[in-house]
Amino acid sequence: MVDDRKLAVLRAIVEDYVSTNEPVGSKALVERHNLGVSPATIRNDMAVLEEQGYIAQPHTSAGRVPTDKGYRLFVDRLSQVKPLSSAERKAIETFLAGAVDIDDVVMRTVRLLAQLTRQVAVVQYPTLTNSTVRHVELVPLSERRLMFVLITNTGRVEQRVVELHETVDEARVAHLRAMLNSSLDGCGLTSVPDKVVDLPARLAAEDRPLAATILSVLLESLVDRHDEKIVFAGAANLAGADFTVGLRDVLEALEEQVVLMRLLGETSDLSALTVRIGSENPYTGLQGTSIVAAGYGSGDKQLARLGVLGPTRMDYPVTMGAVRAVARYVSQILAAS
Amino acid sequence: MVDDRKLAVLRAIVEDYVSTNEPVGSKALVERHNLGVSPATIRNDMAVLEEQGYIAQPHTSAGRVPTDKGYRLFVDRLSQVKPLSSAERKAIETFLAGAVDIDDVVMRTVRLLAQLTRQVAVVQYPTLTNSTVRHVELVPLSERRLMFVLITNTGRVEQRVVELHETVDEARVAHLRAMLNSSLDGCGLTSVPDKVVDLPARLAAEDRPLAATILSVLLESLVDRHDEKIVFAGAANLAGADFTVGLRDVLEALEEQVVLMRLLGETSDLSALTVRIGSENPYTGLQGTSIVAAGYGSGDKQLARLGVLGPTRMDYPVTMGAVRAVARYVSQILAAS
DNA sequence: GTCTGGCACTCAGTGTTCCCGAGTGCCAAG
DNA sequence: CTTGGCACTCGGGAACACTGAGTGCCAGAC
Repeated sequence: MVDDRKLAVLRAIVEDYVSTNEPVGSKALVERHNLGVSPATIRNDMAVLEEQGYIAQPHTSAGRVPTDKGYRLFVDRLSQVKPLSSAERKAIETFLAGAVDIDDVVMRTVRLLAQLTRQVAVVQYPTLTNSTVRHVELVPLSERRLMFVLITNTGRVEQRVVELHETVDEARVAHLRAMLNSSLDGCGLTSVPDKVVDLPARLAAEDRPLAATILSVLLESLVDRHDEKIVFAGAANLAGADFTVGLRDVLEALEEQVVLMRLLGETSDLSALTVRIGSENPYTGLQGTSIVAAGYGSGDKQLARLGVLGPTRMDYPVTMGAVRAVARYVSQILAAS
Repeated sequence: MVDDRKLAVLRAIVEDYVSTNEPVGSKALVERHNLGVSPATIRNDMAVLEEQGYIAQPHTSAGRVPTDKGYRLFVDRLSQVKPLSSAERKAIETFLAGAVDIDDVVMRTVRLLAQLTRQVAVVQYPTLTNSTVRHVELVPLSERRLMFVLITNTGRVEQRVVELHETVDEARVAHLRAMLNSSLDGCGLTSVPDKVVDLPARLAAEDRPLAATILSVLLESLVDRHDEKIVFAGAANLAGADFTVGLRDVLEALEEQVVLMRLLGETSDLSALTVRIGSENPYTGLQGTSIVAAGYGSGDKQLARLGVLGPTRMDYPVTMGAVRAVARYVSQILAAS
């Protein structure tokens, strides 16, 4: 039914279409790839492939174009992830190694990925969920205002200003700081609420309102940040590509954190590459675009995801190689810091 | 030479062209605005305006279009900044007031401005230059690694991981922290280098290498951040507008921090609106776009700038009104926090 | 049964021509 | 200085024909 040659034809169509951006006809196919058969034979194969929904023609008397289903088969069975050249690997490594803090890591990563793939790169900040508390700091700003800073083991810093209902002095702040740190140090962020719940009870009565105020801000900040931060770069790379769907929709989607979140999707397996092709992705308005994403993390825990977004007509092997490589290097960097 | 009617004609041309996006002819002008004269008279005026370089025709037998010089005259002498409606003001105020930290303020501001003007908004983070040190924190991460956190009075937090050549214990860190805070508290960031230069000398000999390492990172972080951070939003608004220059160039410029910096420009006067029209702006590749920018700051100090970027053919009075209003509200928010 | 060459057919894209109308510049009269 | 009249220009759309890449189908060869 779907014999080897037909698969070869599909592969050839995908490759040619990706590189030329024009519907590919039977004659051009036999010329560019040495398939050893005549155009007429190819035409028969194409007719079958079309009937099965792997390819389509924009109009009669035009060449064939892969459908989403065709790309899917290509990605799943006909292509191999293309590793980067050693020069590229080297470049990635040195570029990422220069990062000074977590913001810098994310910024560099997203730019790197955009440049490498010549597409739009999307990187999610390392989630707080799997992080642990490294340190809690309370800084008096004025008599009635404190800045509360939470530092995690992934190098992320959360800060909030706390408005107080009473005045505080340095001694009380120091006491509270010590209490907080001793109960929270090394504790996973998800278990922070449990840990602090009985904290006011362990304090002198006059300190309890103060502690309660601070804790409520602390808890609130943990909930707030559940909408993980996401950044993108390389929007300029969209300008060249012509989408079937409007460019505007794509740009709008990129500025919606929530949409980006869902696009990157989720996988339990850290090293797995997720590919969403055209209509497979959950967001209408992004038909005609594909997403290649991977998780990254330090050690065995997945911290977050990153990926690229581009036209369905993209070079999947190369893109997948780049995404996988960058994900790995970011994981390394984060594990080391 | 340039009498009142000619100016009225120029104003009418700008207004009509902005709203219709089509070259405006003499007949259409007298119909839409009641100028009290005939088309032929207008034609004469137009000929003069064209000769003086305020308007141009795309081709013979087409209507007139304002030139950059024409827009400039319009902005300088023919238009008044249009204040926002009170509903809009109210919306801005409540939206910005909900911000929880400095990142949030900037993020909300840029989105707000993009939505308000339906153009690309650009916001620079409050500069560190005019800030003062509120607190310095040293957090031991491991035996040989410290996290160094600098908190400014504008609510910004700089963080760096410091790799040490020796092991440290909490007591030494506490000592150093106290020293740093006592010498730097309240001190302007620009004068930090002067303040810390003699600090090692005031320490016990065995603490000097440690202090030197930390100080070098501190100083480095101050220099690094001289490239102020800039964010933008509303790129989707570019999709509709058709630029004379490629969309790609605009998007590329937006992703270049340095270019954005220069676009926002500088003014000593905090409340002044800067308008750069088309070819006036320093960056080739952004012909056909205009920038409306304003400074913002808390109190009398200018902290940074914000603005919008759009096609030269934009509604200047409205855009200027929105930029000015947002700048003022952000200033208020920052002054209060 | 599979492949191949041949052939008629389709149709997007391109180039040509033609025409229309908005808009202009100029001029002579008010 | 303003106005109506008039001839002129030229971009843009409609109509049209042509070309060529590509297809489907069929009969014959292997």
